[in-house]
Amino acid sequence: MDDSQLLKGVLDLAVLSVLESGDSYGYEIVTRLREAGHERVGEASVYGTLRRLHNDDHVSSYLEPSDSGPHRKYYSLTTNGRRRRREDAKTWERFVETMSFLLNQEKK
Amino acid sequence: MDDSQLLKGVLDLAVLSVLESGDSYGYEIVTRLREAGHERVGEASVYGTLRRLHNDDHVSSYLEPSDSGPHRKYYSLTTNGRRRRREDAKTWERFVETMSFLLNQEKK
DNA sequence: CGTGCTACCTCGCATTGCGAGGTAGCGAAA
DNA sequence: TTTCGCTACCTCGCAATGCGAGGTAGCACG
Repeated sequence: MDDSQLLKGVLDLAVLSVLESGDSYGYEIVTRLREAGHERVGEASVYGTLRRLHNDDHVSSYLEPSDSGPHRKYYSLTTNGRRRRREDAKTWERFVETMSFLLNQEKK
Repeated sequence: MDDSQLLKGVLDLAVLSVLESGDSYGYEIVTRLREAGHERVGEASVYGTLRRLHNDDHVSSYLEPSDSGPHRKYYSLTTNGRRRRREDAKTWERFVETMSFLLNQEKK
C-alpha cells in the first residue's frame, strides 16, 4: 500500500492542522509533515494543496522577507479554514473507526 | 472533506479485510462495507477493486449458483492477499498515528 | 565561483472512486 | 402475463489529487 494514496483526501486536513498551531509557509509545512511521520510527502503536493486551500478561502497569505534565503509566503487559517478543519477532523475520526471495525472482523 | 477521497488507497485494505472473515462476492462486500460505516461506497469502486486485486493475484475467484438471483462470483484471499492485508494494516496503523499526532498539534 | 541550503513555482502523468448506464435471473404482486 | 423490486454482474469515462521532474532565485561559505 502506498502512502501517497492514503494521503489523498487527508492532506488538506494535515496542512490545516499544521496551520492551527501558527502561520507557516510551504517549505516549513513540508518539513513539519515529514517530521510528524508523513516522510514521503512531496513538495508539489503541499504547494498544490495550499493553492487549493487559498482558492477556496480556507487560508490567506502574506509575504515576509527571510535572512536565510528568498522571501517566504506565509499562510494563515481563515475562519472558513478553521471550521473546515473541525469538520474534516470529525469526518476523519469516523472514518478511522469504520476501518477499525473492519480490520477486526477477522477475529470473529 | 469527501469520504470518497479518503477511501482512495484504503479500499483495497477494506475489501481484503472483509474477505479475511470468509469468501464473499461483490454485491455482498458492498453491503458489508456500507453496514460497517462506509455508507457511500459505490458498487463500481468495489468491482474495480476486485478486478485489480484479482489481476495482482491477491484474490482468486469461482462461480456459485444462487437461489435469489443470478450466479455469484465469489472471491477468496490468496496467500499473497493475506500477506498484503497484514502489511497494509500496519501501514494504515502507522498512518493513523501520524495523523493523530498532527491533529493534536493545536493544543501546544 | 561552485556548492548547498532555503524557498518558491509549473507541467503532466498515474491512480482510483464513482456516477451513469446496461444486462439478467428470480419471485411476488397486479 | 406483465410488471416490479431485489439480487448480481459488468463497462465507460470523468474528476480529483499526490508526485516526479524540472526550473528560478537568494544567501553564505569555502
